[in-house]
Amino acid sequence: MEKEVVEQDNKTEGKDEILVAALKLFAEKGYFNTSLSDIKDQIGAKTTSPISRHFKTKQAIASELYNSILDNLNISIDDIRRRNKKVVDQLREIVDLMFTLTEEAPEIMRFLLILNTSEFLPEEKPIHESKPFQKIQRIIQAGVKSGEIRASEPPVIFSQFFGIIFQTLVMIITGTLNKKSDSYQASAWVSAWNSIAKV
Amino acid sequence: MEKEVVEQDNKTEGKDEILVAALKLFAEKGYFNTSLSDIKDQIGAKTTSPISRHFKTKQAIASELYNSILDNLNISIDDIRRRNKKVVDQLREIVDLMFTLTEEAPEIMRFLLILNTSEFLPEEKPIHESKPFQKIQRIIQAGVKSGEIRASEPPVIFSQFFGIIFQTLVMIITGTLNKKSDSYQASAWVSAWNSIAKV
DNA sequence: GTCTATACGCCGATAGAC
DNA sequence: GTCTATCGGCGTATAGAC
Repeated sequence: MEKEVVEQDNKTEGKDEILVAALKLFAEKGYFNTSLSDIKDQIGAKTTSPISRHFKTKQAIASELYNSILDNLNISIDDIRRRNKKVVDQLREIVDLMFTLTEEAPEIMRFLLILNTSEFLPEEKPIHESKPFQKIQRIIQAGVKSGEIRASEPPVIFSQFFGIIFQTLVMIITGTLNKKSDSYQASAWVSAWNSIAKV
Repeated sequence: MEKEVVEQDNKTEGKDEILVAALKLFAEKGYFNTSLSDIKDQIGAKTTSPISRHFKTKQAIASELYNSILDNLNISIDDIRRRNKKVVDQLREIVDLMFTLTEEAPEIMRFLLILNTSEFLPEEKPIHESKPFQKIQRIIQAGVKSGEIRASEPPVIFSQFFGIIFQTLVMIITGTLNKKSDSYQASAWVSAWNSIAKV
């Protein structure tokens, strides 16, 4: 059946393996503190050639990573909107998704929330202008219109709601809040929602 | 009276001039995208020698900048605590200070809120463990004890209160919220305080 | 105390052999 | 498709002259 138990199950599959390794290192040490040589070590290669085969530049790795993360987020949000009618339920599921990601794939949330992506990806849209976050803005607009959320400029609503959520997640990621992330999700949600809900 | 009107009033004074120039560039482009040569250009020197005279390494510049900013913040917070008895007034003045800084010295707030300082200053304490922010935590504790703030873990309170404030400031700095920062201060304060105030 | 010149290392990137 | 070798470039840091 198996064709030799290789050292590890490191063989994700060429390109993906590189992306996973890079994500891990970028999240740990930052983009600029990570060299192609570090990535090469991480995937257990002897040289950086396998990397150069798939990516022209180091930036291209970060770029593909960034867009891939945002794409997945975008898909998830579409799914959430499809499955939930009320704005309150949509936002609750989005928050749930982010807490889940923070626990199960903290590198992704580190990349999004802690790294300053515009510093090494200057030509990419900043996170707040990306598709998934524009969709969130639209959800908020819908909530204002339907009366679920109190009237105010959507970016202001956004800053209040996601200010609480993101800051909570950042403090979980950095270890300032050191219990399991579930412990904080409920209170963060209540507080965030109450800060924008009508009456 | 004056001893020659020099090109500009660039002559802040050697070391300070370097720090001001570095702060500006770090805030604009990030630490890693700023070379000593950039700083040299900014202060109008021909070589990096004047810089090396005052600082052994580029990191030392960032470090002194970081500690100087936190020291000043720390002093301001001491002053605020001295002048205000009630916790609500102390927090309101701290928020006021941060909005004022965002308007009058956005580089400082960029440095604190947007740059990932631990990426280039790994041996410095992260911001949330710095003296001024520890003092803020103590203010929160006092508020919980006095009954002004609802009972909960201080870091949770912190994440909710400053989550809103910081996110608002970040969106002002990055231009997502594009009116004058005063326009947003009031609503951010109300929302942040309500999210933690008792009843 | 500022400029000249230089040294050093590291990293990113490429071309060519196996 | 991976390894060898190398190239150029940049950024930091230093030593020495004015």
